[in-house]
Amino acid sequence: MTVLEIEETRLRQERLRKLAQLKEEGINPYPYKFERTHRASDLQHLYKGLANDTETEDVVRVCGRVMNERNTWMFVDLYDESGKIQLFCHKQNLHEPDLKRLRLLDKGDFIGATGTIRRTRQGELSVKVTDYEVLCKSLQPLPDSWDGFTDVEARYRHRYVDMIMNPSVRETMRKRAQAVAELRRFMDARGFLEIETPVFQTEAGGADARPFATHHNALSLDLYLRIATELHLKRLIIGGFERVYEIGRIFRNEGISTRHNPEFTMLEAYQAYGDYNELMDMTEEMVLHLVHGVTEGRSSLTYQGTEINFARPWKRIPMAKAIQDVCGIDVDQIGSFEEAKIVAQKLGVPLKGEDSRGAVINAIFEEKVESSLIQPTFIIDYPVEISPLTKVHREKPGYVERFELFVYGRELANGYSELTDPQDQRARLEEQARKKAAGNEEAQPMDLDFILAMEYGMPPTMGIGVGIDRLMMYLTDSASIRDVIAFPTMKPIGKKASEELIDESMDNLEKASSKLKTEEK
RNA sequence: GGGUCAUUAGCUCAAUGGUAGAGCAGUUGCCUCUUAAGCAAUUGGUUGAAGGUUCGAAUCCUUCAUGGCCCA
Repeated sequence: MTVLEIEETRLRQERLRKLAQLKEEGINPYPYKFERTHRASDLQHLYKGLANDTETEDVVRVCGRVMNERNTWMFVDLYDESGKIQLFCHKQNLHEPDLKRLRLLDKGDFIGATGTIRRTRQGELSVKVTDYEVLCKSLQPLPDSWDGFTDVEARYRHRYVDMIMNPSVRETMRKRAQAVAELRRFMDARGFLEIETPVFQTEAGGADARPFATHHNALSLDLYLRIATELHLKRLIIGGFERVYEIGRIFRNEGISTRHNPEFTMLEAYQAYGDYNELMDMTEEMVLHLVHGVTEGRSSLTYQGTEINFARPWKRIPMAKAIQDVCGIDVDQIGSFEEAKIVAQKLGVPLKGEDSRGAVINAIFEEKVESSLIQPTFIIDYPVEISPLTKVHREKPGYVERFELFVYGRELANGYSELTDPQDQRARLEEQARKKAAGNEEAQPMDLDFILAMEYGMPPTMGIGVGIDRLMMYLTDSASIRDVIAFPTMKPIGKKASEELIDESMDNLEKASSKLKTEEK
């Protein structure tokens, strides 16, 4: 159903009728505030020891959303963020108009109630209501609470309903917020400074990905949304900060899957005077710290039924060795791009536009090895061709000092001994620009100001990017990245574009107002 | 991008070419009692959209839309 169709439903009309009735009785169904004395969980905790079928003189004021009602509003399940408290609305305790007015309430309404504390004969802690007020009249029926709200599409489209009906959704978002806060504390405690860098960029660099395009009207300027924060955070290192990071939204113009959302959150961190070996240590500490946070101090957690152990240290395997272990092939014997393609073909690895020897070797790795890396594993030392911002390996020619962290067969983080030689950097980006010109849409653009910045001098630096959404998937045992994003990207429904829907809505308004004018005459 | 499955009442689901149904929700009445849960009666549908086949389509065919899952 479109938004406009939903507005027409019978159940909504019924609620509108009740709303009008409330107004007629002089009640404001959308008042300004309510002074509460306790949250639901406060009361549950406070009166834990109160025996069944006993009551106190304590007067409390509670408020929240009505989620259920029994025996024609005699018993009401009221939920606030902390949990549930039952309201007991007995006719002996309510004034006649208030009693009657209970019938104007619906599940989903917000109400505030005043009364005394009683634990019922059946053992349910309740507020024996003497007085209540409507805090918000809800116009939409909530899904059936027994069968639940399970349609996946509807849940993502109307996430607010999902949150109302499925407490686990709120729990996941709460865990995410706490873990991100904890991550910031971790970084801050190590002397990192969080500095926000631009989302709008004239060239989107720092990663192999296609950007979103937008336009600045006043400047008459085409802009891209960032695909990484790397090039600006490095400028901060050049500028004299020794430890910087940013946890920010990244935009990549690619497909949607259980592991990809077009906008997602990434931590990037850069530390001067460190290399990728030190960075792996820090990464282990960081992730383990967050795992401890969600497991009450344990080092392992269960993800989708698989036990994953984050206890340090994690395996560190060179990419070439990882491929040799699985395929029995020594990629160091591959001398050229052409040879690499033949090896890939023999192994049955499908190629999709790989344009260098290193890219093909990486494709072999991704196809043959990646999915087997369930326990946290660093794959180290990547081909130079696919790592244009990384220092060449101090011992192994053709490789760079780079690692990727894999967990449950998926890439979780990417770390480097960052390239600091401006002439090498210029040559590498020129090579990228050639690939871009040859049609590789994910190749990185030349950023002359970045080269210029590097010519002023950049200390040895280690740098990492961590996919925060993917990390949260592990920490909350979520199967889809959409489960850890409050409002995941969705295609609009139906043939009608949103502009047409707005037009239609305006038409209806005009019809309604002209009808009103006619009636006035 | 490809494969595959799905889309029926507010929600969760039936109905295998022959009158579109159930439970819950809603409404009305009675009831002052409870933990899915009082009793009784009752309303509610352009079967995702558009075509086609057929005497007859929720059901078969085509196209489209949106989504799930798998693959890329």
